[in-house]
Amino acid sequence: MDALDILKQHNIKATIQRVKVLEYLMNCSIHPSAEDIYMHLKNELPMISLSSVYNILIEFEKNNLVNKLMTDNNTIRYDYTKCKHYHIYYSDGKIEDFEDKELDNLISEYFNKNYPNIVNDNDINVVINIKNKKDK
Amino acid sequence: MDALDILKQHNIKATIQRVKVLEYLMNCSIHPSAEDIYMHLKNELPMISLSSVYNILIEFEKNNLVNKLMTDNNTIRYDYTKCKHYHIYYSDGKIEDFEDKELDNLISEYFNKNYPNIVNDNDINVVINIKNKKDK
DNA sequence: TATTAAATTATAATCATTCTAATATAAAAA
DNA sequence: TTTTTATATTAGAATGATTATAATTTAATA
Repeated sequence: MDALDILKQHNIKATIQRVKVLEYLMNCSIHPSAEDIYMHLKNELPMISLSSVYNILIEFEKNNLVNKLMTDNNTIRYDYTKCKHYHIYYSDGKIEDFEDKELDNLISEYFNKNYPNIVNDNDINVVINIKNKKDK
Repeated sequence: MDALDILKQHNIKATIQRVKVLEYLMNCSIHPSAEDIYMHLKNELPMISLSSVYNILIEFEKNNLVNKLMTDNNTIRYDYTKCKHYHIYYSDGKIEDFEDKELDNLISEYFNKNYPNIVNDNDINVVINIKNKKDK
């Protein structure tokens, strides 16, 4: 499904800015910051403003189209919400998707058995932090 | 071991500010922000400055005495590094420790089996997010 | 007690994010 | 198609957490 359809499906008014932001989020893999998105889109959409990018991301988050990823250096990164996945955070700032159905199941089963009714699957996240060689 | 000994053991000059910050981190369970720590200590240590709290926390982090916890509302919370544990983040801002040796082992074994030499145990974190009833 | 390197402090600066109010626009109505 | 209207975008100001600066103070050693 393309960006335009996704917006319609969520009853989000389809402005060119929103379509472009969503397309970028769907197609890039860098887990961009608001600034990253702004810089990338300025080429093809020179009128876009940083405020709009922020506004759009807030709207997308309300609709569960994106997930905020909090980072050590106080900038928020955005993750397009596709199927269940985790993240690897590298000390140099890179963020990678990490998908592992077997791990999902292992953890789901463990929590269902040991903490039933307290948490559900989507509440639980696995975060992997890796130090790049050069960083201390 | 008390705060003073811990500082000495890490070769960190034992100032009254550092001792008090460390004691508070060791004894409170709220996972305070820098501001929280500053507000709490002002009573018994009126001369302390917010800058010092920040400086001290940076120093503690370098020495692995504390862990930064990144939150949704862009404030950093601090966690005293005791034995391996995870965190439950509530939507109202509360952060709770979550300790479960069986879960540690389950995850360790899984990663050692499936991703040997790529990640080690301390790289892996489990994050639990829970929405309080009142929050949307 | 004197020395000195390091820590603390008040304040200024930074920077990501949010707010504001004016303008523009998508989508529904006429 | 044109008009209408609620909503979105925009530029710029404001906010707020954190970091940097430079002067002063202090812990620990000699």
